[in-house]
Amino acid sequence: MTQPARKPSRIQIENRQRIRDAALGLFATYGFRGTTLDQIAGACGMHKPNLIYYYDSKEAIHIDLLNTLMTEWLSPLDAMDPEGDPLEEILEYIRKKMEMSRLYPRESRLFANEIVQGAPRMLPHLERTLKPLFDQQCRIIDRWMAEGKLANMHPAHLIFSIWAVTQHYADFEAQIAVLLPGEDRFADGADQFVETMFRKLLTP
Amino acid sequence: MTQPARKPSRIQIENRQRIRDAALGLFATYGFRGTTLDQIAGACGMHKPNLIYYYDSKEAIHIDLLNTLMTEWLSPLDAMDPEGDPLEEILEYIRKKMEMSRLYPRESRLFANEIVQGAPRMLPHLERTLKPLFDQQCRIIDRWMAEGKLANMHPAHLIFSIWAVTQHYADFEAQIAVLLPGEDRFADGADQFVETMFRKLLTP
DNA sequence: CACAGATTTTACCATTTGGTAAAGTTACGA
DNA sequence: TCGTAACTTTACCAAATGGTAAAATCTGTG
Repeated sequence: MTQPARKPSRIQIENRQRIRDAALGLFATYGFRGTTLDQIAGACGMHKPNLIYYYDSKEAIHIDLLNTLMTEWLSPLDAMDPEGDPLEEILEYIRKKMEMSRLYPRESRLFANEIVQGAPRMLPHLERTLKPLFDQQCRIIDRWMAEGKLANMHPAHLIFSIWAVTQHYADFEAQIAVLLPGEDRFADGADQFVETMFRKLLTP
Repeated sequence: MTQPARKPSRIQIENRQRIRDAALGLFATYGFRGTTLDQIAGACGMHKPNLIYYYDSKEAIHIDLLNTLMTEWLSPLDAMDPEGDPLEEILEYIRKKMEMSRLYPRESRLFANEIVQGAPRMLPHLERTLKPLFDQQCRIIDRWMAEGKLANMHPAHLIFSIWAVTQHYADFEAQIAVLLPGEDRFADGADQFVETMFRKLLTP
């Protein structure tokens, strides 16, 4: 796809990483069309043609970021253990999602941008990778509910609500900063609120 | 700001509306920078200079949309009655928010785009208009909780969770369409799930 | 060290884009 | 119905943008 395709050199590995890091923040904030190659180049201290040396095009950078994101983003969902304690498994998943919003808000916003815009580059990925995993987790949750270990509800909407609430802290950070000024949005009350909320919801 | 400033003619009112309607869908999907004047012109069957005849610039269209949005968006929050039944007041607010996600997904995504990108054009608006209203509603909810009429929790995070869950159905529609294909996301289970969720959460 | 390949820089280029100038057309009140 | 102001269209333009060509420089290995 990009360049020689042989074993990447040390410099290649470093510079591709620098490019991705700079592009992540910019794409997350300004979107794909709203970000220019010059901006990315400036943010990582390179010249524009140098970016094209490492990535065939602006779109190639974006796609690389989305691909990386997709696997990282899904891993906590994958980690839910059907044999574990239902309530704890789901709460642990929620904690991981909150941690991701805290540690990786750029990734969250990159994803949000892509989905809000109709997922033009990610739809196939969502269908091939996310959908099967999602269905599988829904079945697990359904079984837990049938066994009376969780309150009864539509598992898909439960997952949506978890995503919505946890990602909101990263995606709408600008709004939250205005409404809860000064406070640390996470250390303060968010984690505790979210945990309490879903514990109460899920307890039969 | 824009044009003669006298009483707008019939044609002005109609054409400005056509422009706003076209621009709303495009800005919501592609973001401000990702939308071109030619696209807007094409979408409303006008020529590019004609847009500039009605709006001084692309940014003026965007700002007009955000201003309109801001007041419409906040009105349901404003409608919460301190003297009403607490649980019913909040649930009614949630129902209105769900209805807005169903009827006005473009507006929801326009707002989401703006906030995800750090609210560059809306920050003052958020501080002057949203913040006071938000604080006021938080105090009302706080009082309800102190009176034992609602379960105790952080009112700000409660409101965030309401926004997150309800707007998610509009903002992440592309993802939901993949995960719940065929079904009508709203008529089906969403409204009922959300209502049940918050009823359980809020009941003392 | 030498040198071949990898990397970086400078100078460009074609297209797109927001916006303007000005001529042409239409609507509407006197 | 006539004239003027409102509106629309055509032809442009300068800047920004994604990307290329090729010269210059650096790096690692024999």
